[in-house]
Amino acid sequence: MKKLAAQPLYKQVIREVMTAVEAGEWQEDESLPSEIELGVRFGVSQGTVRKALDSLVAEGVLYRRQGVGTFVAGMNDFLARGHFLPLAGADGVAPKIELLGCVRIHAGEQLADILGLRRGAALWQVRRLLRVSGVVIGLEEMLLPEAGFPNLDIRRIRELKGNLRELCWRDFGVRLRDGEVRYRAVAAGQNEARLLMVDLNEPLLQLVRLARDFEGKPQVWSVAWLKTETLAFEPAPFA
Amino acid sequence: MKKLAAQPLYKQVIREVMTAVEAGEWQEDESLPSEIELGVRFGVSQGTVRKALDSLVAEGVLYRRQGVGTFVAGMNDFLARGHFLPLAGADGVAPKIELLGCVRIHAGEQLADILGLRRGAALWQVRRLLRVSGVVIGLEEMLLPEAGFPNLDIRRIRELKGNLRELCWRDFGVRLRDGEVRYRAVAAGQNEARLLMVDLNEPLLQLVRLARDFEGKPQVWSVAWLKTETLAFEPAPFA
DNA sequence: GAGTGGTCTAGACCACTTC
DNA sequence: AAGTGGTCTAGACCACTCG
Repeated sequence: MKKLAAQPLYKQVIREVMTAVEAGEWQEDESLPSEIELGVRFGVSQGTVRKALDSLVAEGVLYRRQGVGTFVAGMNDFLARGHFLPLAGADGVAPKIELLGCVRIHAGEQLADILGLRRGAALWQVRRLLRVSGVVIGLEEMLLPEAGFPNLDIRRIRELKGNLRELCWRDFGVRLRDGEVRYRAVAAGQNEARLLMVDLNEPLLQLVRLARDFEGKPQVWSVAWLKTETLAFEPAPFA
Repeated sequence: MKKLAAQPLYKQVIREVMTAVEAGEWQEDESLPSEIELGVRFGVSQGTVRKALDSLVAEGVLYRRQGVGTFVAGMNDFLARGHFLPLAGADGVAPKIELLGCVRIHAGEQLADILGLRRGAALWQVRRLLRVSGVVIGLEEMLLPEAGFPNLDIRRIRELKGNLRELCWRDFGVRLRDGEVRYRAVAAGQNEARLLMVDLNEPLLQLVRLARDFEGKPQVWSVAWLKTETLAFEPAPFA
Protein backbone atom coordinates (compact mmCIF):
# COMPACT_ATOMS: atom_id res chain seq x y z
CA MET A 1 0.00 0.00 0.00
CA LYS A 2 1.28 3.43 -0.89
CA LYS A 3 1.36 6.64 1.02
CA LEU A 4 -1.35 8.40 -0.92
CA ALA A 5 -2.19 11.93 0.05
CA ALA A 6 0.04 11.58 3.10
CA GLN A 7 -2.65 9.54 4.82
CA PRO A 8 -1.33 7.10 7.40
CA LEU A 9 -1.59 3.48 6.33
CA TYR A 10 -4.09 2.54 8.99
CA LYS A 11 -6.48 5.22 7.76
CA GLN A 12 -6.18 3.88 4.25
CA VAL A 13 -6.95 0.43 5.59
CA ILE A 14 -10.04 1.82 7.32
CA ARG A 15 -11.22 3.20 4.01
CA GLU A 16 -10.49 -0.01 2.13
CA VAL A 17 -12.30 -2.15 4.65
CA MET A 18 -15.21 0.29 4.79
CA THR A 19 -15.47 0.21 1.02
CA ALA A 20 -15.47 -3.57 1.01
CA VAL A 21 -18.14 -3.65 3.70
CA GLU A 22 -20.26 -1.19 1.74
CA ALA A 23 -19.78 -3.26 -1.39
CA GLY A 24 -21.16 -6.19 0.56
CA GLU A 25 -18.02 -8.24 0.25
CA TRP A 26 -18.82 -9.78 3.61
CA GLN A 27 -22.38 -10.18 4.78
CA GLU A 28 -23.75 -9.19 8.13
CA ASP A 29 -22.43 -11.39 10.93
CA GLU A 30 -20.05 -12.97 8.47
CA SER A 31 -16.42 -13.05 9.42
CA LEU A 32 -13.76 -11.03 7.65
CA PRO A 33 -10.44 -12.62 6.74
CA SER A 34 -8.04 -12.83 9.66
CA GLU A 35 -5.96 -9.81 10.57
CA ILE A 36 -2.90 -11.46 9.08
CA GLU A 37 -4.65 -12.17 5.78
CA LEU A 38 -5.96 -8.63 5.59
CA GLY A 39 -2.43 -7.46 6.22
CA VAL A 40 -1.18 -9.47 3.26
CA ARG A 41 -4.00 -8.16 1.09
CA PHE A 42 -3.31 -4.52 1.87
CA GLY A 43 0.43 -4.91 2.15
CA VAL A 44 0.65 -3.86 5.77
CA SER A 45 1.45 -5.60 9.01
CA GLN A 46 -1.00 -7.23 11.38
CA GLY A 47 -0.53 -4.41 13.88
CA THR A 48 -1.62 -1.84 11.35
CA VAL A 49 -4.67 -3.85 10.33
CA ARG A 50 -5.51 -4.20 13.98
CA LYS A 51 -5.32 -0.47 14.58
CA ALA A 52 -7.65 0.09 11.65
CA LEU A 53 -10.15 -2.52 12.80
CA ASP A 54 -10.03 -1.05 16.30
CA SER A 55 -11.66 2.15 15.13
CA LEU A 56 -14.25 0.36 13.04
CA VAL A 57 -15.13 -1.72 16.07
CA ALA A 58 -15.34 1.43 18.18
CA GLU A 59 -17.71 2.90 15.63
CA GLY A 60 -19.91 -0.15 15.68
CA VAL A 61 -19.22 -1.17 12.08
CA LEU A 62 -17.53 -4.41 13.10
CA TYR A 63 -17.41 -6.55 16.18
CA ARG A 64 -14.88 -9.12 17.36
CA ARG A 65 -15.05 -12.44 19.12
CA GLN A 66 -11.74 -13.55 20.53
CA GLY A 67 -10.54 -16.79 19.14
CA VAL A 68 -13.21 -16.73 16.45
CA GLY A 69 -12.96 -13.74 14.17
CA THR A 70 -14.01 -10.24 13.21
CA PHE A 71 -17.54 -9.75 11.92
CA VAL A 72 -19.69 -7.20 10.14
CA ALA A 73 -22.10 -5.67 12.63
CA GLY A 74 -25.81 -5.28 12.09
CA MET A 75 -27.33 -1.88 11.46
CA ASN A 76 -29.69 -1.22 14.32
CA ASP A 77 -31.15 2.22 14.49
CA PHE A 78 -29.86 4.64 17.05
CA LEU A 79 -33.03 4.57 19.10
CA ALA A 80 -33.35 0.82 18.79
CA ARG A 81 -29.92 0.50 20.33
CA GLY A 82 -30.74 2.81 23.22
CA HIS A 83 -32.22 1.63 26.44
CA PHE A 84 -35.28 2.57 28.40
CA LEU A 85 -34.85 2.21 32.11
CA PRO A 86 -37.24 2.29 35.03
CA LEU A 87 -36.63 5.41 37.08
CA ALA A 88 -35.22 3.82 40.17
CA GLY A 89 -34.08 0.62 38.75
CA ALA A 90 -31.50 -1.38 37.08
CA ASP A 91 -31.90 -3.03 33.74
CA GLY A 92 -33.02 -1.33 30.60
CA VAL A 93 -35.01 -2.58 27.67
CA ALA A 94 -34.47 -1.86 24.00
CA PRO A 95 -37.58 -0.66 22.15
CA LYS A 96 -39.30 -2.33 19.22
CA ILE A 97 -39.88 -0.28 16.11
CA GLU A 98 -43.14 -0.11 14.21
CA LEU A 99 -43.52 1.66 10.90
CA LEU A 100 -46.30 4.19 10.71
CA GLY A 101 -45.99 5.53 7.23
CA CYS A 102 -43.89 7.08 4.53
CA VAL A 103 -44.86 10.09 2.46
CA ARG A 104 -43.19 12.38 -0.05
CA ILE A 105 -42.86 16.02 0.96
CA HIS A 106 -40.81 19.07 0.01
CA ALA A 107 -37.97 20.59 1.95
CA GLY A 108 -38.41 23.91 3.66
CA GLU A 109 -35.55 26.37 3.62
CA GLN A 110 -34.10 25.31 6.93
CA LEU A 111 -34.22 21.60 6.27
CA ALA A 112 -32.80 22.04 2.79
CA ASP A 113 -29.86 23.87 4.35
CA ILE A 114 -29.21 21.16 6.87
CA LEU A 115 -29.32 18.35 4.32
CA GLY A 116 -27.40 20.31 1.72
CA LEU A 117 -30.24 20.39 -0.80
CA ARG A 118 -31.92 23.11 -2.75
CA ARG A 119 -35.08 24.61 -1.35
CA GLY A 120 -38.17 22.62 -2.21
CA ALA A 121 -36.25 19.43 -2.96
CA ALA A 122 -38.26 16.24 -2.62
CA LEU A 123 -37.94 14.37 0.67
CA TRP A 124 -39.22 11.18 2.16
CA GLN A 125 -40.84 11.56 5.51
CA VAL A 126 -40.85 8.29 7.42
CA ARG A 127 -42.66 8.00 10.73
CA ARG A 128 -42.20 5.26 13.23
CA LEU A 129 -43.50 4.26 16.63
CA LEU A 130 -41.37 2.90 19.45
CA ARG A 131 -42.77 0.36 21.83
CA VAL A 132 -41.45 -1.09 25.04
CA SER A 133 -43.18 -4.31 26.00
CA GLY A 134 -46.09 -3.40 23.80
CA VAL A 135 -46.66 0.07 25.16
CA VAL A 136 -46.14 3.02 22.83
CA ILE A 137 -43.32 5.09 24.21
CA GLY A 138 -42.03 7.13 21.34
CA LEU A 139 -42.61 8.65 17.94
CA GLU A 140 -39.89 9.29 15.42
CA GLU A 141 -39.97 11.31 12.24
CA MET A 142 -37.16 10.91 9.77
CA LEU A 143 -36.46 12.92 6.64
CA LEU A 144 -34.22 11.83 3.81
CA PRO A 145 -33.66 13.21 0.33
CA GLU A 146 -35.52 11.46 -2.46
CA ALA A 147 -32.53 12.00 -4.72
CA GLY A 148 -30.35 9.70 -2.68
CA PHE A 149 -33.07 7.16 -2.01
CA PRO A 150 -35.24 6.91 -5.12
CA ASN A 151 -38.37 4.76 -5.03
CA LEU A 152 -38.23 4.22 -1.31
CA ASP A 153 -40.86 1.57 -0.82
CA ILE A 154 -43.00 1.36 2.28
CA ARG A 155 -43.41 -2.38 1.92
CA ARG A 156 -39.67 -2.75 1.83
CA ILE A 157 -39.31 -0.78 5.05
CA ARG A 158 -41.89 -3.03 6.62
CA GLU A 159 -39.97 -6.10 5.43
CA LEU A 160 -36.98 -4.89 7.38
CA LYS A 161 -39.15 -4.27 10.44
CA GLY A 162 -38.88 -0.52 10.19
CA ASN A 163 -35.11 -0.54 10.36
CA LEU A 164 -34.41 2.39 8.10
CA ARG A 165 -30.70 2.33 8.74
CA GLU A 166 -30.44 -1.17 7.44
CA LEU A 167 -32.60 -0.30 4.47
CA CYS A 168 -30.40 2.64 3.51
CA TRP A 169 -27.48 0.29 3.50
CA ARG A 170 -28.99 -2.73 1.78
CA ASP A 171 -31.01 -1.03 -0.90
CA PHE A 172 -29.04 2.14 -1.49
CA GLY A 173 -25.53 1.32 -0.34
CA VAL A 174 -25.50 4.19 2.10
CA ARG A 175 -24.01 3.24 5.42
CA LEU A 176 -25.11 5.70 8.07
CA ARG A 177 -22.97 6.50 11.07
CA ASP A 178 -24.50 7.88 14.22
CA GLY A 179 -24.53 11.61 14.50
CA GLU A 180 -24.54 13.80 17.55
CA VAL A 181 -27.78 14.04 19.44
CA ARG A 182 -29.39 17.14 20.82
CA TYR A 183 -31.81 16.83 23.67
CA ARG A 184 -34.77 19.00 24.54
CA ALA A 185 -37.90 18.85 26.62
CA VAL A 186 -40.99 20.00 24.79
CA ALA A 187 -44.72 20.09 25.39
CA ALA A 188 -46.73 17.52 23.46
CA GLY A 189 -48.51 18.97 20.44
CA GLN A 190 -51.68 17.66 18.82
CA ASN A 191 -49.92 15.05 16.77
CA GLU A 192 -47.63 13.74 19.46
CA ALA A 193 -50.41 13.68 22.03
CA ARG A 194 -52.61 11.61 19.77
CA LEU A 195 -49.99 9.11 18.69
CA LEU A 196 -48.35 8.72 22.05
CA MET A 197 -51.66 8.75 23.87
CA VAL A 198 -50.71 11.45 26.31
CA ASP A 199 -52.36 14.73 27.28
CA LEU A 200 -51.72 17.87 25.34
CA ASN A 201 -48.73 19.79 26.71
CA GLU A 202 -47.41 16.82 28.60
CA PRO A 203 -43.58 17.00 28.73
CA LEU A 204 -41.86 14.90 26.11
CA LEU A 205 -38.20 14.22 25.60
CA GLN A 206 -37.16 15.36 22.16
CA LEU A 207 -34.10 13.96 20.38
CA VAL A 208 -32.80 15.67 17.28
CA ARG A 209 -30.17 14.03 15.13
CA LEU A 210 -28.43 14.42 11.82
CA ALA A 211 -27.05 11.14 10.52
CA ARG A 212 -24.23 11.29 8.00
CA ASP A 213 -22.63 8.65 5.83
CA PHE A 214 -18.97 7.71 6.21
CA GLU A 215 -17.92 10.44 3.83
CA GLY A 216 -19.55 12.96 6.14
CA LYS A 217 -22.40 13.87 3.83
CA PRO A 218 -25.66 14.62 5.68
CA GLN A 219 -28.25 11.99 4.86
CA VAL A 220 -31.02 11.63 7.38
CA TRP A 221 -32.58 14.20 9.66
CA SER A 222 -34.50 12.78 12.54
CA VAL A 223 -36.65 14.10 15.35
CA ALA A 224 -38.03 11.82 18.03
CA TRP A 225 -40.48 12.41 20.85
CA LEU A 226 -40.23 10.11 23.83
CA LYS A 227 -42.61 9.60 26.72
CA THR A 228 -40.46 9.51 29.83
CA GLU A 229 -43.01 9.56 32.59
CA THR A 230 -42.06 6.11 33.81
CA LEU A 231 -38.98 5.23 31.78
CA ALA A 232 -35.79 7.20 31.29
CA PHE A 233 -33.81 7.08 28.07
CA GLU A 234 -30.16 6.08 28.01
CA PRO A 235 -28.37 6.36 24.68
CA ALA A 236 -26.24 3.54 23.31
CA PRO A 237 -22.49 3.62 24.05
CA PHE A 238 -21.17 4.80 20.68
CA ALA A 239 -21.36 8.38 19.71
CA MET B 1 6.70 -5.03 35.21
CA LYS B 2 5.24 -8.35 36.24
CA LYS B 3 2.17 -10.16 35.08
CA LEU B 4 0.16 -9.69 38.24
CA ALA B 5 -3.31 -11.14 38.36
CA ALA B 6 -3.06 -12.01 34.69
CA GLN B 7 -3.69 -8.38 33.80
CA PRO B 8 -2.20 -7.26 30.49
CA LEU B 9 0.74 -4.92 30.86
CA TYR B 10 -0.99 -1.95 29.28
CA LYS B 11 -3.79 -2.18 31.86
CA GLN B 12 -1.24 -2.20 34.63
CA VAL B 13 0.35 0.86 33.09
CA ILE B 14 -3.05 2.56 33.02
CA ARG B 15 -3.40 1.91 36.74
CA GLU B 16 0.12 3.10 37.50
CA VAL B 17 -0.31 6.30 35.56
CA MET B 18 -3.76 6.87 37.06
CA THR B 19 -2.34 6.42 40.55
CA ALA B 20 0.44 8.87 39.84
CA VAL B 21 -2.05 11.39 38.47
CA GLU B 22 -4.24 10.98 41.53
CA ALA B 23 -1.21 11.37 43.76
CA GLY B 24 -0.59 14.66 42.02
CA GLU B 25 2.78 13.64 40.66
CA TRP B 26 2.13 15.87 37.66
CA GLN B 27 0.00 18.96 37.96
CA GLU B 28 -2.83 19.94 35.69
CA ASP B 29 -1.58 20.94 32.24
CA GLU B 30 1.86 19.75 33.22
CA SER B 31 3.53 17.32 30.87
CA LEU B 32 4.22 13.72 31.78
CA PRO B 33 7.58 12.13 30.98
CA SER B 34 7.88 11.05 27.37
CA GLU B 35 6.44 7.73 26.28
CA ILE B 36 9.92 6.26 26.10
CA GLU B 37 10.80 7.40 29.61
CA LEU B 38 7.55 6.03 30.99
CA GLY B 39 8.39 2.79 29.23
CA VAL B 40 11.71 2.61 31.00
CA ARG B 41 10.09 3.43 34.33
CA PHE B 42 7.47 0.71 34.03
CA GLY B 43 9.70 -1.74 32.24
CA VAL B 44 7.60 -1.90 29.08
CA SER B 45 8.02 -0.74 25.51
CA GLN B 46 6.93 2.57 24.07
CA GLY B 47 4.11 0.87 22.17
CA THR B 48 2.63 -0.48 25.37
CA VAL B 49 2.85 2.87 27.11
CA ARG B 50 1.20 4.41 24.10
CA LYS B 51 -1.69 1.96 24.18
CA ALA B 52 -2.21 2.76 27.86
CA LEU B 53 -2.11 6.51 27.32
CA ASP B 54 -4.52 6.12 24.41
CA SER B 55 -7.30 5.02 26.72
CA LEU B 56 -6.58 7.69 29.29
CA VAL B 57 -6.74 10.27 26.53
CA ALA B 58 -10.02 8.77 25.31
CA GLU B 59 -11.38 9.07 28.83
CA GLY B 60 -10.36 12.67 29.08
CA VAL B 61 -7.81 12.15 31.85
CA LEU B 62 -4.91 13.21 29.65
CA TYR B 63 -4.48 15.10 26.43
CA ARG B 64 -1.66 15.14 23.89
CA ARG B 65 0.02 17.75 21.75
CA GLN B 66 2.08 16.32 18.97
CA GLY B 67 5.70 17.26 19.12
CA VAL B 68 5.25 18.67 22.61
CA GLY B 69 4.07 16.13 25.13
CA THR B 70 1.28 14.44 27.06
CA PHE B 71 -0.50 16.47 29.72
CA VAL B 72 -2.85 16.06 32.63
CA ALA B 73 -6.30 17.30 31.67
CA GLY B 74 -8.44 19.63 33.73
CA MET B 75 -11.54 18.41 35.52
CA ASN B 76 -14.49 20.23 34.08
CA ASP B 77 -17.88 19.05 35.15
CA PHE B 78 -19.98 16.99 32.82
CA LEU B 79 -22.52 19.72 32.29
CA ALA B 80 -19.85 22.37 31.99
CA ARG B 81 -18.33 20.40 29.14
CA GLY B 82 -21.64 19.99 27.34
CA HIS B 83 -22.93 22.48 24.83
CA PHE B 84 -26.10 24.43 24.50
CA LEU B 85 -27.10 25.07 20.92
CA PRO B 86 -29.67 27.30 19.30
CA LEU B 87 -32.42 25.17 17.80
CA ALA B 88 -31.72 25.77 14.17
CA GLY B 89 -28.19 26.79 14.39
CA ALA B 90 -24.63 25.93 14.45
CA ASP B 91 -22.31 26.71 17.30
CA GLY B 92 -22.91 25.78 20.88
CA VAL B 93 -21.91 27.51 24.06
CA ALA B 94 -20.65 25.94 27.27
CA PRO B 95 -22.49 27.06 30.40
CA LYS B 96 -21.05 28.86 33.41
CA ILE B 97 -21.60 27.32 36.80
CA GLU B 98 -22.77 29.25 39.86
CA LEU B 99 -22.91 27.71 43.30
CA LEU B 100 -26.24 28.02 45.09
CA GLY B 101 -25.61 26.25 48.33
CA CYS B 102 -24.48 23.19 50.19
CA VAL B 103 -26.36 21.51 53.02
CA ARG B 104 -26.09 18.31 55.01
CA ILE B 105 -28.96 15.84 54.68
CA HIS B 106 -29.64 12.17 55.26
CA ALA B 107 -29.94 9.45 52.67
CA GLY B 108 -33.30 7.91 51.95
CA GLU B 109 -33.49 4.20 51.27
CA GLN B 110 -33.25 4.49 47.53
CA LEU B 111 -30.36 6.91 47.46
CA ALA B 112 -28.48 4.90 50.09
CA ASP B 113 -28.80 1.87 47.85
CA ILE B 114 -27.49 3.67 44.82
CA LEU B 115 -24.49 5.12 46.60
CA GLY B 116 -23.80 1.92 48.52
CA LEU B 117 -24.40 3.46 51.94
CA ARG B 118 -26.51 2.52 54.90
CA ARG B 119 -29.92 4.09 55.20
CA GLY B 120 -29.85 7.48 56.85
CA ALA B 121 -26.17 8.06 56.13
CA ALA B 122 -25.12 11.69 56.02
CA LEU B 123 -24.91 13.32 52.61
CA TRP B 124 -23.91 16.64 51.20
CA GLN B 125 -26.43 18.22 48.92
CA VAL B 126 -24.84 20.74 46.60
CA ARG B 127 -26.98 22.87 44.32
CA ARG B 128 -25.74 24.82 41.36
CA LEU B 129 -27.13 27.06 38.68
CA LEU B 130 -26.10 26.95 35.04
CA ARG B 131 -26.01 30.09 32.99
CA VAL B 132 -25.52 30.69 29.31
CA SER B 133 -24.53 34.27 28.55
CA GLY B 134 -25.90 35.36 31.87
CA VAL B 135 -29.30 33.72 31.52
CA VAL B 136 -30.21 30.96 33.95
CA ILE B 137 -30.70 27.81 31.97
CA GLY B 138 -30.32 24.97 34.40
CA LEU B 139 -30.35 23.77 37.97
CA GLU B 140 -28.27 20.88 39.24
CA GLU B 141 -28.51 19.02 42.50
CA MET B 142 -25.65 16.76 43.51
CA LEU B 143 -25.47 14.35 46.40
CA LEU B 144 -22.27 12.90 47.82
CA PRO B 145 -21.55 10.91 50.96
CA GLU B 146 -20.19 12.91 53.88
CA ALA B 147 -18.01 9.95 54.80
CA GLY B 148 -15.96 10.26 51.63
CA PHE B 149 -15.89 14.04 51.66
CA PRO B 150 -15.66 15.21 55.28
CA ASN B 151 -15.86 18.92 56.06
CA LEU B 152 -16.90 19.88 52.58
CA ASP B 153 -16.62 23.62 52.67
CA ILE B 154 -18.90 25.90 50.74
CA ARG B 155 -16.25 28.59 50.51
CA ARG B 156 -13.89 26.08 49.01
CA ILE B 157 -16.43 25.14 46.36
CA ARG B 158 -16.85 28.80 45.59
CA GLU B 159 -13.08 29.20 45.28
CA LEU B 160 -13.09 26.60 42.54
CA LYS B 161 -15.97 28.35 40.82
CA GLY B 162 -18.47 25.63 41.62
CA ASN B 163 -16.42 22.95 39.95
CA LEU B 164 -17.25 20.07 42.25
CA ARG B 165 -15.39 17.53 40.17
CA GLU B 166 -12.17 19.42 40.57
CA LEU B 167 -12.82 19.85 44.26
CA CYS B 168 -13.34 16.12 44.79
CA TRP B 169 -10.01 15.55 43.18
CA ARG B 170 -7.96 18.31 44.75
CA ASP B 171 -9.23 18.15 48.30
CA PHE B 172 -10.22 14.52 48.62
CA GLY B 173 -8.14 12.72 46.04
CA VAL B 174 -11.20 11.27 44.36
CA ARG B 175 -11.00 11.44 40.61
CA LEU B 176 -14.48 11.15 39.15
CA ARG B 177 -15.08 9.64 35.76
CA ASP B 178 -18.21 10.42 33.81
CA GLY B 179 -21.07 8.03 34.29
CA GLU B 180 -23.88 7.17 31.96
CA VAL B 181 -26.61 9.72 31.64
CA ARG B 182 -30.33 9.09 31.65
CA TYR B 183 -32.59 11.59 30.01
CA ARG B 184 -36.19 12.47 30.84
CA ALA B 185 -38.65 15.23 30.21
CA VAL B 186 -40.47 16.38 33.32
CA ALA B 187 -42.85 19.13 34.32
CA ALA B 188 -41.31 21.92 36.36
CA GLY B 189 -42.15 21.68 40.06
CA GLN B 190 -42.31 24.56 42.54
CA ASN B 191 -38.60 24.60 43.18
CA GLU B 192 -37.47 24.33 39.62
CA ALA B 193 -40.00 26.86 38.41
CA ARG B 194 -38.81 29.41 40.93
CA LEU B 195 -35.10 28.95 40.39
CA LEU B 196 -35.25 28.66 36.63
CA MET B 197 -37.85 31.39 36.35
CA VAL B 198 -40.27 29.37 34.30
CA ASP B 199 -43.95 28.59 34.71
CA LEU B 200 -45.12 25.67 36.79
CA ASN B 201 -45.39 22.49 34.70
CA GLU B 202 -43.25 23.85 31.91
CA PRO B 203 -41.33 20.98 30.28
CA LEU B 204 -37.77 20.64 31.53
CA LEU B 205 -35.03 18.32 30.38
CA GLN B 206 -33.89 16.17 33.26
CA LEU B 207 -30.47 14.53 33.35
CA VAL B 208 -29.73 11.88 35.90
CA ARG B 209 -26.21 10.64 36.46
CA LEU B 210 -24.18 8.50 38.80
CA ALA B 211 -20.50 9.40 38.77
CA ARG B 212 -18.03 6.78 39.93
CA ASP B 213 -14.35 6.96 40.72
CA PHE B 214 -11.79 5.02 38.71
CA GLU B 215 -12.24 1.97 40.92
CA GLY B 216 -15.91 1.93 39.99
CA LYS B 217 -17.22 2.96 43.38
CA PRO B 218 -20.32 5.19 43.19
CA GLN B 219 -19.50 8.64 44.49
CA VAL B 220 -21.80 11.37 43.29
CA TRP B 221 -25.45 11.25 42.37
CA SER B 222 -26.65 14.13 40.29
CA VAL B 223 -29.93 15.34 38.90
CA ALA B 224 -30.14 18.36 36.63
CA TRP B 225 -33.07 20.28 35.20
CA LEU B 226 -32.48 22.19 32.01
CA LYS B 227 -34.59 24.80 30.29
CA THR B 228 -34.59 23.88 26.63
CA GLU B 229 -37.15 26.22 25.20
CA THR B 230 -34.63 28.03 23.06
CA LEU B 231 -31.46 26.00 23.46
CA ALA B 232 -30.92 22.27 22.98
CA PHE B 233 -28.42 20.33 25.03
CA GLU B 234 -25.64 18.32 23.43
CA PRO B 235 -23.49 16.21 25.73
CA ALA B 236 -19.71 16.26 25.56
CA PRO B 237 -17.97 13.62 23.40
CA PHE B 238 -16.72 11.25 26.10
CA ALA B 239 -19.00 8.77 27.72
C1' DG C 1 -4.24 -28.91 17.40
C1' DA C 2 -5.25 -25.27 14.33
C1' DG C 3 -6.88 -20.82 13.74
C1' DT C 4 -8.35 -16.55 15.58
C1' DG C 5 -8.02 -12.29 18.19
C1' DG C 6 -5.05 -9.96 21.99
C1' DT C 7 -0.66 -8.43 23.70
C1' DC C 8 4.14 -7.11 23.51
C1' DT C 9 8.78 -5.94 21.90
C1' DA C 10 12.78 -3.59 19.76
C1' DG C 11 13.78 -0.85 16.64
C1' DA C 12 12.88 2.31 12.95
C1' DC C 13 11.30 6.36 10.72
C1' DC C 14 8.10 10.36 10.11
C1' DA C 15 5.68 14.80 11.52
C1' DC C 16 5.56 18.35 14.45
C1' DT C 17 7.06 21.86 17.88
C1' DT C 18 10.46 24.31 20.16
C1' DC C 19 14.81 26.32 20.85
C1' DA D 1 19.12 20.13 16.09
C1' DA D 2 16.78 17.90 19.66
C1' DG D 3 12.79 16.12 21.71
C1' DT D 4 8.10 14.83 21.44
C1' DG D 5 4.09 12.28 19.78
C1' DG D 6 2.49 9.31 15.64
C1' DT D 7 3.08 5.41 12.64
C1' DC D 8 4.82 1.00 11.17
C1' DT D 9 7.14 -3.48 10.98
C1' DA D 10 8.47 -8.36 11.78
C1' DG D 11 8.20 -11.48 14.68
C1' DA D 12 6.84 -13.57 18.93
C1' DC D 13 3.90 -15.49 22.33
C1' DC D 14 -0.54 -15.78 24.97
C1' DA D 15 -5.71 -16.62 25.46
C1' DC D 16 -9.54 -18.23 23.59
C1' DT D 17 -12.78 -21.09 20.63
C1' DC D 18 -13.90 -24.79 17.99
C1' DG D 19 -13.83 -29.16 15.75
